[in-house]
Amino acid sequence: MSAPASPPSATDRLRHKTVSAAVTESLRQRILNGEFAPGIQLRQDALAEEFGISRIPVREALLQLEAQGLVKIVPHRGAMVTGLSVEEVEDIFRLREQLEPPLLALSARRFSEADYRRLRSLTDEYGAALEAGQVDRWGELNRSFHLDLLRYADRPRSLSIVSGLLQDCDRPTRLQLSASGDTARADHEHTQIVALCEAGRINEAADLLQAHIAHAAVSLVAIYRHAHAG
Amino acid sequence: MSAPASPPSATDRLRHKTVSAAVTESLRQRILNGEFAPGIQLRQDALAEEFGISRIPVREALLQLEAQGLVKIVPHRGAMVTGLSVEEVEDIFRLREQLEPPLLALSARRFSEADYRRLRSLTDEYGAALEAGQVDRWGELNRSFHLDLLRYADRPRSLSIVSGLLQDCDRPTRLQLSASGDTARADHEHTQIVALCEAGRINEAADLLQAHIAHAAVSLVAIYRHAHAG
DNA sequence: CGCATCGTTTCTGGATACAATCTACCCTCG
DNA sequence: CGAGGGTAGATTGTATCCAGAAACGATGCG
Repeated sequence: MSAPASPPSATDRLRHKTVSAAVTESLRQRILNGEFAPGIQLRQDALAEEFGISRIPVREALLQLEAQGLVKIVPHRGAMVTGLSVEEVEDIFRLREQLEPPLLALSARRFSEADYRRLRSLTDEYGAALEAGQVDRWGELNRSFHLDLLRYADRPRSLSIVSGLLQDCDRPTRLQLSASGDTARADHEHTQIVALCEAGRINEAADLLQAHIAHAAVSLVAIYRHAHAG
Repeated sequence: MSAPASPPSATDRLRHKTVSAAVTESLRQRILNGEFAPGIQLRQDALAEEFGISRIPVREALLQLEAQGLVKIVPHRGAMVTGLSVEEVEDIFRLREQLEPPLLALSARRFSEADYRRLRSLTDEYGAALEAGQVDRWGELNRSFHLDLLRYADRPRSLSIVSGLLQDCDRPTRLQLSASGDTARADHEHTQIVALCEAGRINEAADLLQAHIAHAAVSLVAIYRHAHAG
């Protein structure tokens, strides 16, 4: 009866049937892209007019974004785009380090050949997006890759949490991608992780995944701290 | 029609800041209390009429509840109260076992005397609520206790996640409380954890916390599985 | 007798209109 | 000249109304 909690992006794409969902997705992208910077106030009327719709779907979209932690709504005062403090970013990466490797160990042994094909195709796209400088594609691809790695762990709640963590990594990481060139390593590590799984060296793959997240963390926190200092 | 006239807590709590928030809270309580069982459909019109308000605040409340995982909204079909599968419950408790003890280790050394007083008062209330059979008070108290234990861990995202896990434990655990008598142990363990922290034996406290969660898990999963079989 | 199709009904999604609340500016008073 | 209060404008919250999708039932056809 109760379906395993699938990551929000999966279900959202299927139901672009309502205006609400479409607005939610659009606003989400624009916040992640940095078009709406943290601290900015989102006014319902302006957004409604821009989309050519009424305020009702806008309000519902803002509510969903608040649930995802992207905006903060205070009654009678409107919605403000939230930002992540350095402490929150560090916490998010620590959680990923703690949660993802054990889940990979559970999931890896159940990969089929088709799964490996998909993972390799994701790393390929990933590399291509990097070269092309498509920063917005990157977040989506990285999230898909990591979630696909954990797909068969059979821990619905854990996956839902990791999915949320990955989404929140997206914004700060795009900052990193624009500023730093430390992304070739990430791409290489992704490829290596898949290879280790396919070779049956699952523990090594899990260890590398942890190191991979740790690498991203130190590199990103440094840049993030720098950006927040200025 | 099928709506049993008016439960006492229907319209009386409507003097929050916004009607939306009041309805959200009211519905949340009624779902956690089991008044709205998993699987049943919540119709906007009926709820709006029962509260004596329009459908708009009801819709927004349902959206927030969906974000909290308490209902599932399918476009053009309405909102259904969700239930937790046995797998999800097991996953939730495993996550708590994994997350809470390290956070306690971080938090415990920063407890002040006032914090210990508050924790002891919570365990006292906890025991009193158990004796009085106040199943609904229990969830709130248990959640407060566990979150207070972790309060100074300085991991904002981790705490937010644990808070969500504790809320989702609430419903299944109320089931356990009604069925089982294995709650005196929980109360004793709470007291012990506080005592160990106060004695500076923080690692032991963290270990006991993990065991405490594990105990609750096995006891609850057994009952939950039994209930779902019938 | 079974099945497909069409109409009716019911419910949700969205638009428009109105009320309540907050913010900012200005005026008055000390 | 500064502080406090009040009013006007802007913005959000809620109600009412309309449109469109899904569920149900009836009816006609194979």
